[in-house]
Amino acid sequence: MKFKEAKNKFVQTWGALGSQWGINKTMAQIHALLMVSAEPVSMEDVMEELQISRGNASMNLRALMDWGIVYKEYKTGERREFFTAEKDLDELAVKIARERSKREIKPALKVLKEVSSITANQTEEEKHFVDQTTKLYDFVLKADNVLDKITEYKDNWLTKLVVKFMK
Amino acid sequence: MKFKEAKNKFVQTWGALGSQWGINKTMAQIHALLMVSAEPVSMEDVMEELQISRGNASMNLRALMDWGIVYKEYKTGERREFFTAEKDLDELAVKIARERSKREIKPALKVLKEVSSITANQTEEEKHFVDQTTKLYDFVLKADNVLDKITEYKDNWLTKLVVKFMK
DNA sequence: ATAAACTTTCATTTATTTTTGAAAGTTTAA
DNA sequence: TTAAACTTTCAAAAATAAATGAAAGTTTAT
Repeated sequence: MKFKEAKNKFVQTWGALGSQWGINKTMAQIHALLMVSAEPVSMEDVMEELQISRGNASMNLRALMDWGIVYKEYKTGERREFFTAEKDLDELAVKIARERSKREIKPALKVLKEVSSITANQTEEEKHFVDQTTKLYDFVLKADNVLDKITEYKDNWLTKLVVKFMK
Repeated sequence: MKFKEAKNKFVQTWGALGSQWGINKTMAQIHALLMVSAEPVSMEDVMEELQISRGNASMNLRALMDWGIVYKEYKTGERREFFTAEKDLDELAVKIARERSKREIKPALKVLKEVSSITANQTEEEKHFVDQTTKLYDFVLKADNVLDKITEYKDNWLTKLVVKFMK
């Protein structure tokens, strides 16, 4: 396989993966492109390589920066902006985990707490509802706490997890 | 909050969450509904409660069964089919993790292996590509293995993880 | 101040995903 | 068998999400 072909395949695959994870295809593709680029990339280059419009590039780069996994860079003497992706994978995973916890898990926990707190009257139906949502709340809370703890390690958290867990 | 309201809120929230995870809204809503139902639920009831068409209900129930997190049940003397969700949360999480590993991680690993195996010629660009995709392959492989190990525990894997990790 | 170089915004268009509903298929009982 | 009770399928319609591109906005150099 030639380099260009490999690069394209990687970008496409990463993009397809993104859309199964609630991230839009272009956003994931841009991220893939930046991750395998040795040098910072301009918006013009992103548009060119992925064949997308200026607006699309701009909006998705912004979204990636909001996630904290893509950075703007300025080159001295250059007017335009360049972009690089977080390339450290431990760091990348930690940022994604934290962001998703904040955006999705925390709000879900709030709702679970609310709905599991209704006073169940005598019906089996209501008792089961309260029981099940309470279990769900406990489970998700525990999982979120584990995630917190794991990501606190930052460097090499995955390796540390392997070591701890395989014992 | 009244029971009906709480139930509805739960179903809606779970549905919204689903769509951020690449699962369609209705599928997640059906799952939510079944999870908090004490008794097996007929397709008619699913249609009625979620206000969806017969075709939609049928297709999404099928998809949930393909994931192995919803089961068909037959009541003696009843012609129609009833459905229940996996209610054990450890088991549910394990099934989801395994299915996603199979559907998403494994194929991605295959591609990563492929693209990281090109012979990089002298350019910095190509060397960086091979280096980065190799790191990615190693990382994802390690993560997938940890997931495997964790889900082997099945019962109480989360609790066991907490215990192991907090030490 | 002015203009060139560049980025962002957002109404509109385009593409993708989901839903519908009626026809076809299946199972069971008589 | 036949027909009633139920489920599945799938082409078409509807809903949703993403992309475009031109105008508006911003920054920098002169």
